[in-house]
Amino acid sequence: MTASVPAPGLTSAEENYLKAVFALAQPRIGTNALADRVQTKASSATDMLQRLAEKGLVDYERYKGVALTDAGRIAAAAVVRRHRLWEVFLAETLGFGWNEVHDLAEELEHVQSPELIRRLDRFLGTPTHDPHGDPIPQADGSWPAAAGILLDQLPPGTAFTVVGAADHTDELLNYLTQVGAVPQSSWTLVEVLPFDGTRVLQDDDRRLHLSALAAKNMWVQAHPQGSGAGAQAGAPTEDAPTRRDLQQWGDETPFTTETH
Amino acid sequence: MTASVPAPGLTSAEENYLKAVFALAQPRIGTNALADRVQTKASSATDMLQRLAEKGLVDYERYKGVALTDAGRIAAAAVVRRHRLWEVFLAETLGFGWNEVHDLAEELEHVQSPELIRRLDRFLGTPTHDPHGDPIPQADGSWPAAAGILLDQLPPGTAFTVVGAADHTDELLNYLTQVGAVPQSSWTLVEVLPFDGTRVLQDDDRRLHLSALAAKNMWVQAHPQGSGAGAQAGAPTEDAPTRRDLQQWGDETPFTTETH
DNA sequence: GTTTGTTTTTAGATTTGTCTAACTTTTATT
DNA sequence: AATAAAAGTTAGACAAATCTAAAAACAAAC
Repeated sequence: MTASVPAPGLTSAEENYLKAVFALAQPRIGTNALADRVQTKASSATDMLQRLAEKGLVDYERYKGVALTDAGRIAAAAVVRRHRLWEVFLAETLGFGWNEVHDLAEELEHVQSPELIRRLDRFLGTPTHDPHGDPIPQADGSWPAAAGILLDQLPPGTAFTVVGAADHTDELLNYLTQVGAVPQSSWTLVEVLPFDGTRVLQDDDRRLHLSALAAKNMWVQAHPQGSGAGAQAGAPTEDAPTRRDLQQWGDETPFTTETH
Repeated sequence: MTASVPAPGLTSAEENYLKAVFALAQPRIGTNALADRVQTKASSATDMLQRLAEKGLVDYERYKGVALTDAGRIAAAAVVRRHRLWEVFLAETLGFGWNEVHDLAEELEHVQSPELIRRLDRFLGTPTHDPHGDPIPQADGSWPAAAGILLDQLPPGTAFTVVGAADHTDELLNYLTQVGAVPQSSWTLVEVLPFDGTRVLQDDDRRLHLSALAAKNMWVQAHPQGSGAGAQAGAPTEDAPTRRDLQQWGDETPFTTETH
């Protein structure tokens, strides 16, 4: 029987390990993979896992890897919630780019105060997804569905809004930022080149070629108007759905495993 | 010759000690007083002082107490700046009371990112004082003058706005919050009772008695209109000066030494 | 089913920040 | 000035989190 205590005082390090286990365990994760994720050595991970096991947050067995307990899953989700709310704050309130928010949120997430998070959430309008399109665990413990579909799966001729990226590496985010394919920006998928699957996008005044790999890692939200008829150079889409209004695509899209 | 390096990586503990020395040293402070302030024991303070001395941030001499070096003063001011900006954020943006912001800011202030502070400052409108009326060191290193004068020194019949408190204890802040004498609230000083110096304040619809001691610890900003003629139950002072607009009282007011 | 190789764990050391207990220096008192 | 009290320092220990190096367990190949 696992103690269902919500784990009162977790250190920053403990929270980081917990988050990493949460992100990678499906259902179990090895010591080395975990150590890699939190940027330490396997020996350090072993130590920490034993401590987390004593606190009832992970189910750890020597040489067999670890999984989260129910209590651990709850604690980890709380950390992810704090992290992603701060990311929204940094991007929307302070104007940081989606490629800049992660590291800062990594520090802010460890500030301990449920009331602070409650108020931050309310101030931000109870967002459901962070700037990368990842779902934000809600105060009641529920998880919003995916923010959209992958550009990959969008039929040509469709207008859409960028709502996130499935890959969080600097390489992709910096690239997309540079070419202007950032969250909230609207485009039309003009065509998919048969040769290598390159996506040709059209903005008001710009045309953009994206590789199939990039397209496979971009969360987009198709615009509601009737399927076909791709408007080549449409007017500014003032009435485009904002990132936070829409989240009804869940089923056919893979659930994000990245847990920054 | 002191190394003028801006001290790259300071730990949270180091920053806290530095802030404490900054707050209390005039010009020197003893080990015990410092230990009290940072909630540790004298032996811990001694250890830390020796480390800060090695980094060139304090001028420490065995058995003689410590003072800040120039480099230490700069580093401490940066911490105070971060702390007070976060306090403004917590109060103005998230709606926390002035009696709740200190402890949270204490955690947030250690997040390391000059860019974050730059953007936060801009978002808040480059405030000059925190919710307690304490001056916020500016990006250029300058210190705004005091936010107002002490209620103590206000002539009877004057209308004013509360802009802070010189004493930051929970006892005073909670009391003032309970009776509604909070930052931004406007009152008229009706009279000073000759017996014990009690201040009688008048709001739109409330009359309030404050002790001489409380009055001595409240920063207020007199309203501009001609000196005498105290309006007993004036209309809501929509055009009252906001806390952040005014800071031209400097000379005759004691400089705040509290450095939360 | 040994042997090789990878993964994981243990053992021992290090750093930061703290503590208690004992000792030293300074200050104040008579 | 001698002595008592206060203030400050050192020594030794501890907890958290990490590391390196060496040993143990597991997996897989021949």
